[in-house]
Formats: sequence, structure tokens, C-alpha cells
Amino acid sequence: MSPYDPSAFPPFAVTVDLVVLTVRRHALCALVVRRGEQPFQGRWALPGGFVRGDEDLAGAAARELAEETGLCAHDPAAPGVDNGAHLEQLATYGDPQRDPRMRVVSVAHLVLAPDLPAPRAGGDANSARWAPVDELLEGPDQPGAGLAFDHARILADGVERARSKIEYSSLATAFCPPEFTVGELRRVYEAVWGVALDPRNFHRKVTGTPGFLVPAGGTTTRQGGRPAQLFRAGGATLLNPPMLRPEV
Amino acid sequence: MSPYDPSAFPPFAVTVDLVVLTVRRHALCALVVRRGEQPFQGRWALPGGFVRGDEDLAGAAARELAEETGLCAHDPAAPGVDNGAHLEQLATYGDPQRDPRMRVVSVAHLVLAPDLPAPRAGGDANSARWAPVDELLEGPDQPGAGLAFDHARILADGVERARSKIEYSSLATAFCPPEFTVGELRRVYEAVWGVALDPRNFHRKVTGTPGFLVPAGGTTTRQGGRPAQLFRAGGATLLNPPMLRPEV
DNA sequence: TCAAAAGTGTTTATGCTACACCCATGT
DNA sequence: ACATGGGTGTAGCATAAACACTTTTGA
Repeated sequence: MSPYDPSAFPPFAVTVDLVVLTVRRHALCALVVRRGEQPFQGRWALPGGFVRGDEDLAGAAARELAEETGLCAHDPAAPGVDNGAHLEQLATYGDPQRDPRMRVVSVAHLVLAPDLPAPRAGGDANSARWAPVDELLEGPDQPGAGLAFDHARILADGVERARSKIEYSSLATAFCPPEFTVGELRRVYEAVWGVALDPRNFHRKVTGTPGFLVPAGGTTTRQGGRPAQLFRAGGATLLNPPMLRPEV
Repeated sequence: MSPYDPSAFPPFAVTVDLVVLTVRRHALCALVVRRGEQPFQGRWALPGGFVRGDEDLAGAAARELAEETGLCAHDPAAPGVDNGAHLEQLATYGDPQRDPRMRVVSVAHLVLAPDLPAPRAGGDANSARWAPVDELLEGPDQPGAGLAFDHARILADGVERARSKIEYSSLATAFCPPEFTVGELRRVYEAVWGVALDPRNFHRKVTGTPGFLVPAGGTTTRQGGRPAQLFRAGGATLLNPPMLRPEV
């Protein structure tokens, strides 16, 4: 056969889906939107949309993110603005049956964002909300009966990626505001991993890991108790030694 | 706009590209094929091809692999045959300009295989060969001037994935034949990481990591010297504690 | 007898865990 | 005064690095 003969391959639609994670009220939450049409009308789904003819995959993901949340994504592969959330490609889902209407290949992206004001509904979505991932993944008996399409699987993969990546990278700081305390960072780890960490050893560990945190100068008492030093994310992206996730 | 209106999205071609890695003569090598047509005619490229209308992405990758090498892939996500190479999705590349003729989104897959006989040329490729990855990545001044398309980038990502993944998983055994010695496994790590490891500490480490290796019963002297015990890959996929890559 | 590769033992240094203890603020 | 969270010190344990040493083969 001759490759690149237009008749030699079937038509595909290519979309991006977004796993947007944040930490709210000590729980790991994901952004979901309610579907306004068939199929899965009324069910919750991950935000996403078609890739346009002239944009690359990360660009499509950043555009969808801005449309849904107003967030300005920072793609580490495309150095530019740095004032937004972390965005990275997650995986691609292309089962022939994953969309009942046509062949759709979806390139899922993972976004880690600080706690945000209420999400604004965008585009064709009726509404949007932050939902705890435990609720979305472990509750297929809830009203709505789970996420649309294969989005539960995509969400699970995104959560797993986030859980493992904060072990050996400084990505946990992407869940924090620009300036944060060691205690706030610890609560991020506790929420994402679902464990309790020793505050004293955690403090020693993160402040002793070169490049992880740099002092921002001030202090805050927003958590109560003794004032805590404020930090910014340091330049390091890979942590050596890594953070150790306690046994299950 | 109305989603899923066939006129609302541009036409995409979806392909799979394969980063097939093996260890030969103490060097990490990748499978490349010579292109028979424009563009990049005569240049080396990663094997790959179009995804068919009725197959999923991993299936397309496994089919291309079989066509190019005769290998039977073992996709961990789709438990089935176990007598072949390791296959996993790597990443997806969709820059609008990556193929000069049309919009092509390529889902790259990573394959780790034991040392094989000479590859057989398949399909429309003139020829195929194993090439050391250092030569493919660091030599843009060679005859042929580097890999076609964005395949150098894809290969680099695949190599990086393999290098990091053998740290915390038992995937290094995918480079070995079904039965192998500790020394052979160590030479895999040395070739992939490009470092020298202490044979004595390595031996203690891998035999002491639960589930990594199980004795196969026999011994061999194929490496010379004292007979070495033969092992098979154990059931564990994640190594705890991980193998430690020496500092750069 | 020697070279080569397989294994084992020992010492030292480092890093994690657990927990005692002190510090600085709000109420 | 006391509760609350921030931060430091220290002892015990586990593991990694470095390397001396023994074992078992082929040449």
C-alpha cells in the first residue's frame, strides 16, 4: 500500500481532555463539567474539546483550560508565561468504541492548579464544579452513575500520575499559591496521597532538599499558631533525594 | 458551536510510531528503518504506520511491531500472551508542521525487547537495522543527517522513559532472555544508563529485592568464569526499594 | 597456574523514623 | 494560661558505597 494516500486511512477526530486537579478543604479535587447533550446527557465529564487545524496538542489543552477556568497554563515544554498552572500531556485514549458516534482519539492532559474560586462554566457546558476525586472514582452508585465515556479511567490515570510525580519532583508546589508555608505544602502531600505525615520530619526534609524551596522573606499566621516562614518554589524540578510516600 | 458535527473539526491522520529498544554488544540500540519515499527519502526513521479504523492504539502498535520484527508484544494493559516484548504507550506528537504533507498525530509507543536476530525489513521499508541510540541522537553530522520528522525527539523521550523506568520497575528484565544471570542483568543496567556498577553490590541488591528475580534452577558459564545461577523475572513489577542510578 | 566472573562479609557513612522538646502567636 | 501550629535535637534503625576476600569454572 502507499502511505499517506488520503484514501488509505480512516477519518479520525482528535480531541483533548483535561484532568484538572487542585486541593480544596484537604481533599484532592478534579474539575468536571455537566454534559448538555447526548450521549451521556446530564452526566459529569472531564472538560475538553476538539483540536483545531492550526494548533498543537498542548496549545489546544491550554486553550480549553482558559475557556473553562480562566487559568493561564504554564507548559514546561514551551517556556513562556509562568504565572499559571502546571500542564503536561498525560496519555492518549483511542479505543474504537470509546465514543458511540464516531472514531475519536483523545489526548488527555494533566493540569495541577492552586485552589481557585468557583469555576466558571464555559462553552457548551451547562455547569462546572470541583469534585473530590474519591467521590468521582469510588462512587459509581451516585446520582449520574460515574463519569461519561472513559473519563473515569482517564481521571484515575491522572490522579496516579500526580501521586507518583510529587514523589520525585517539585510539582506539589503547583498546588500552592506563589507564596506558601511548609505546613501548607505538607497538607498538599497529605491530601494527594491520603496519608498523615510527621510535620517535623517533613519540615526538615523539604527545607533540606536543595532547590526545592527558597525563602520568600515574610511570615504568615493564616494557619494559626506560631508565624510560619513563607517560601516560593525553588528552581529544582527533580528532587534528590525524593519524598518518600509512606507504605499503604 | 455544535460538537461532533463532522464539519466542525479538521481531518486528522492518526499513526503509531515505535521506539523499539534492545541491548546489543553492551550498547542501547534502537530499531530504525530506511525511508523509501519522500519526504526524508533515504533517511532513517522510526518504524510505524497508520492506525486502522477498527483497532485500538496498542493493537496498532503491536501489529506494526510484528510486521517489522516478528516480535509478539506483551501489552501490560491487555493481559494476554506473555512471551514477547514489553510494550507501553509513550507520548503523542501532534505539531501541525511535523509532517509537511498533512496533519498527522502520532501516538508513540515504547517497546523493550531482548537481543534479537537481524531485523527483517517489512512493508514499504527498504531496510532496517539496530543502531546505537548515542549514534542516532548525538550525531546530526552523520550521513543522513539525523532521523526523519521529529523522530529524534521521540526517540530521546523513549530512551529517557526507559532509563528512568528501570529504576523503579522490573522492566530491565524485558531486555533479557527468559532465563538470565545477575551479571547479564547488570550489563543491561550499565548499557541503558551508560555507567559502571559494582557487581557485588548489584548482586546483593537485585537478589534481595523481593519479587524481582526467582531462581530458574540451572547455571550457565556463557559469560566465562565461575558458573552463574540462572533466574527468571519475578512477579513484581514495581521495585521497592528502587535501583539507584549513580550520580551524573 | 592464571584469568575471569560469581558470590559473601565487613566497615563506614548517610538518611529515615520516631519522638522529646522549645518557640511564637491568637484567644 | 492555654491551645495551636512552627521549628530543632537526638537516638536507633535501615540501607547504600566501597572494597577485601573466597569460589568455581575455562584456558
